[in-house]
Amino acid sequence: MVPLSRKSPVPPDRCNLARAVDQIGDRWTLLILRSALYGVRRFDDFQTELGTPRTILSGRLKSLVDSGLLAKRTYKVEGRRARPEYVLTTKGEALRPVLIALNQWGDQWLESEGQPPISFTDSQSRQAVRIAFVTEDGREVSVENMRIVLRR
Amino acid sequence: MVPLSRKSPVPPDRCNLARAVDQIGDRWTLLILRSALYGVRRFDDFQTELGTPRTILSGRLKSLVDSGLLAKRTYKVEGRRARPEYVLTTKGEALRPVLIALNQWGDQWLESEGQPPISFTDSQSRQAVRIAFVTEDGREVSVENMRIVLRR
DNA sequence: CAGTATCCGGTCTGATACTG
DNA sequence: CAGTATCAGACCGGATACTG
Repeated sequence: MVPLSRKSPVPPDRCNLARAVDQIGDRWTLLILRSALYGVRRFDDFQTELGTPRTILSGRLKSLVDSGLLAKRTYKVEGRRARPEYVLTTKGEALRPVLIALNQWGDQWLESEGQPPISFTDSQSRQAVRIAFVTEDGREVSVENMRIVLRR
Repeated sequence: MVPLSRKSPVPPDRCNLARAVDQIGDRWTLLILRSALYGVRRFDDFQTELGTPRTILSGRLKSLVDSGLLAKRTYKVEGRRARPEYVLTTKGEALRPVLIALNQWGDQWLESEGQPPISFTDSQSRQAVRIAFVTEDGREVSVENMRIVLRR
């Protein structure tokens, strides 16, 4: 357990965690990203699946495009009318490990009946996959062995 | 890239990621958890550091206690008046990897001047630590090699 | 310190409807 | 489909103040 402290080692206004929270730490934003990571791309698909009020969804999608997490593109299938779609950028795709980690936390700590409905495996070994911290050369590090390094 | 799909493979109401978002996917809640993971425990310390309106902070702390992420305890130092404090439970502590992962995402994707103010290393090898997916026996799996497994 | 009370203006939620 | 418009009620954010 971290000892009691009066203040965090990094003040929120210079903390990239706090800044990340400012950018995506919002219920609808996170749910939209969840759907996007599962391949949902269109306005009405987000709306139907999440039940987001259309006004709010419109605003959130704009913010996500502004902050570079989604790209708004036009999707054209021959013989059909062009449609807008919202696709994850590299920056948005980079959140996948974060959301998978949160999913695993939910699997473990939110009581639910039966097995979790979804899990991840290695396509080669077919073993279950979990999130972990590793050194540069790929050795696993337990949370207890992690040290905070402050720059200043 | 995940292919276009009309719907997520798991509907939000049965998805542990969506349920986790319902529980902690809120700006203040996430910021409070950030501070808590850094050892902050007292009402006014949260309030000063985050600038949360006192009314809101009060409510959020109650929710966090209700959902089992924080425990409200009484902290007694001899010769001083007893004080309430909010300490992370095991369930709350289990969110540490999630928030570290989000911190690392912020380090990489939120432009900021200079080096990130904080980073993590292995206390043994002193190497930098990053988040990764591993199999049960600790071998790293790339995101491209991960397969979704649906139960039902 | 650790809250609760109150007030105000703004945003969100939810519902419904309209348009290209 | 993909939005925008509108409206009512709830909750939030920010400020200030009061209490044990």
